[in-house]
Amino acid sequence: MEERYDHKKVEPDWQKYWSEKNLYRTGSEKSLEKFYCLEMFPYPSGKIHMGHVRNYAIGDVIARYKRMRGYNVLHPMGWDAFGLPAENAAIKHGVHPSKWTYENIAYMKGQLDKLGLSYDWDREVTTCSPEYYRWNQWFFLKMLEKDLAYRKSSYVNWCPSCATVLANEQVIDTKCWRCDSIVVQKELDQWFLRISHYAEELLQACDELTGWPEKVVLMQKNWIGKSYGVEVDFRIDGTHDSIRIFTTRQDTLFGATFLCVSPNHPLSGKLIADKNELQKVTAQYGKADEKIGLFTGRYCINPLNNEKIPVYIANFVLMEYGTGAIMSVPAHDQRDFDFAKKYGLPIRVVISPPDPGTMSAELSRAYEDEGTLVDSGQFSGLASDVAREEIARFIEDNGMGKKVVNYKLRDWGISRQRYWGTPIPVVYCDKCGIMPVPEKDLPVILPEDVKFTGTGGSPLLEAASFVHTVCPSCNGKARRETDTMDTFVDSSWYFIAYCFGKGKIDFVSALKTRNAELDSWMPVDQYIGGVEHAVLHLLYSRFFTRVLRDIGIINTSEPFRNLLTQGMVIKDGAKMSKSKGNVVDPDYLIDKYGSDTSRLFSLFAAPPEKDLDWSDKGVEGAYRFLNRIWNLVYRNLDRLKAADIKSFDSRNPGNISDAGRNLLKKTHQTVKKVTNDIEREYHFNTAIAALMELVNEMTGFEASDVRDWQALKFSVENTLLLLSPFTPHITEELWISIGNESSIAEKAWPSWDEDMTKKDEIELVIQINGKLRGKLMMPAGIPDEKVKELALNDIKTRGIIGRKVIKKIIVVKGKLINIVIGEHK
RNA sequence: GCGAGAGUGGCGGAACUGGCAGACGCGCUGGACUUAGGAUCCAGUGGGGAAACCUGUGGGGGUUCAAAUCCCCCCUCUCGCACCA
Repeated sequence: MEERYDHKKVEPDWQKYWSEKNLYRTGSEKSLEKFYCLEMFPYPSGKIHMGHVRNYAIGDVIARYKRMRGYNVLHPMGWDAFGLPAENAAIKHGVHPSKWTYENIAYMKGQLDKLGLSYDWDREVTTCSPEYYRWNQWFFLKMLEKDLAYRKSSYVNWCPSCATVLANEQVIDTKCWRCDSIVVQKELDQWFLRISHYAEELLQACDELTGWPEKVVLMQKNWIGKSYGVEVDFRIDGTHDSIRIFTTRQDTLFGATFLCVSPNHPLSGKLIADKNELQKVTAQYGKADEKIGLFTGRYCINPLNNEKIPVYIANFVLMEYGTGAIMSVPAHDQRDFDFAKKYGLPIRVVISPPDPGTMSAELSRAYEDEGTLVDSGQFSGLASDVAREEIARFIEDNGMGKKVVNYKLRDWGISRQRYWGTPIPVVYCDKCGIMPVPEKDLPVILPEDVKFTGTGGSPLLEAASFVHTVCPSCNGKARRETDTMDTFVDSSWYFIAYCFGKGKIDFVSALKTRNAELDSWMPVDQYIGGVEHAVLHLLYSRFFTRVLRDIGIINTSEPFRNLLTQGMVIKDGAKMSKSKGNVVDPDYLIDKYGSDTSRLFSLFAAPPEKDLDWSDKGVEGAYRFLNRIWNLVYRNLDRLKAADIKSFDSRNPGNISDAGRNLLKKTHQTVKKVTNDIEREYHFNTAIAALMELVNEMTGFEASDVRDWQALKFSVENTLLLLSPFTPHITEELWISIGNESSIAEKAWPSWDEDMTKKDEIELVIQINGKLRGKLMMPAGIPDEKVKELALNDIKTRGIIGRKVIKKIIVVKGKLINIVIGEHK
């Protein structure tokens, strides 16, 4: 009799149907408002994990919802296909990175299709294909032209035993991942992108990222790390040289009792004669655990008070930030305080706290807050913030230094001494020097025929036909750059690549004649991905978008209008991971319960931005729910099919049973709630809960006449429509089962009637002195006076009030009445 | 250390601008149907109490007719940054 819900039958059929009909191909209707929905593309590691399922389920609901709301939706997917694991696989298992990557892509694409995700595969990008990475190279050339790419010396992780450079993730506990040798730092010439050029703009624009989580915006701001201060020259006593320091606390200048210089500072070699001693400090450079200093025997003159203070070389002073030298004010900086204690240096208080009682004669720690200046010459008595201004001006006026703004943001080093990445399009000519590869010679193809040994550096170094080339300028012998680009370059513009029509990424012509597609699709309206990309990927993408804007390709500055950072998938109290052994395999889940159930559970168990606690029992609950709907429809299939609601007006159903009318109202209420929950922060969990309530209501509903059956059909249809973005397969199936035409994905999102969402009768809460004392049913919209009368006449209320005096009565419309009573009369 | 966020039943989580705490789901208890049930359906389910009622949103104080929600203090956990001068 009844047909049972069999996801294995339903899901593949509909996936085939969607694919054959090309249902999710991006439309070209210019009249519709656009919506660009994007999930962070995956690295093709082999198989998708539950984090992917969650991420893509969220994105798919949004994309499907927006389509039903009448938007022209762009919902693409691709592969972040360059990267280290492919190379590691080559070293360990002898499989070529290309083969490994493309096989993984094929498998994972199959998995995504099995999830029923509504992607426009026509626009798929794969970053390891020459058609894609040629644009990395092209952008690089453009940035060279604009002086946004440059070369400088920098340090890399080096394994002396394998004689190769290691990525940070290949350094395990300061040791090489392959041979356990201690990793050392080695200096190499590398390519950098000048993201610092955009530091100020990237910071300012943070305030416009209103559709981003505040947390992420804050992380970006902190990463850029702007600070205002001054640079001041301290003359080295007995010489004409001076050391320039940077400080943000010029109000404490009179409290400086020594000066610290970075071991990497150009002057440090001059300041200290003993190279061995200097080497000791240099070896500890940047080590957070221990602060060590070395007295140089030299003194500097504080220009503000002409005081002689000792100069130290200190391992904690970073050469990369500020000027590589600092003044030390132990009384007002904890780190300087600790250093002074360690080396027996004087501590001089120059800032007095607002409440001086908090400051004892013998300082136990530095006072770092604001206060009033003391012992600071003509500036004594000023508040710190005022003094900062005054002293900065004094320094500038007297040629002692200048006001400066500093950023923590460093330029982006993109050189990687690896094979599986985009070749950097540069050649080195003995005669002409560094020569960019001419645009017409792009792409510089990554050679396939190379050997992977894991030792002796990048395989590209051994690829003779790749390395040996001719200089584009003098035609003489030249050597190719063998470094490849950081894979973050690939992902910094892929969202723009999707905007080109099918298979036609072409920035050259987009530069010649503005490509309307790009400008019409950008920015991404909704971006969804893990919070682990809160800084790097998102910042690089913001940077690239601006570079492309300035080159003249797009008119967008901010790539992502709204950002949703979904939480992790947790099981047994920890993030799912192979090493913890707590992973749930999506293949298994889809096989056992189907993709609808998998999607439904991951959307129901927690709001998207929170961590999701995995529960096998919870999955079964989701599965049960789908079965309940299925059974509800099939149990009543003939009557539902027979019910004709073409001309049925749910707002005015005519002569209908109370139960039928209530079901219609509940349906309207649910349409409203689900719509609002999706619109408001994508709270899918409560939206699904509302649908469960409606299904429970329908299950308990007993239709007794034609109108009731119409009401039930109306309710079922709306449930299916509302549920279709979450569980697209089962809703398609049931939609046609009750006599409709496919596809439900192409139907309009239902609307509600406000009057139908209002209750006829309300349950009024009676509080006495703020405590719940009873409830009364009364018609909605009843006047306050009448509410008071009914409440006061309520037998129970009267009993409680008794002979006590009524002090006050508060009525909250449609909700409650609070009667405040006092003592006996 | 700095910055951000969160503490609600046995569990995941609800509660829009202060207005019935615990929606929905899981689990649990009882029942029905069954040869059987780990299927399905029905009922119950914060704690205490036979009940009236009392009590309850990390702890303590406050504002208010009314507080999970607002204010102050404290505790715990999670996540980011971590020598940035």
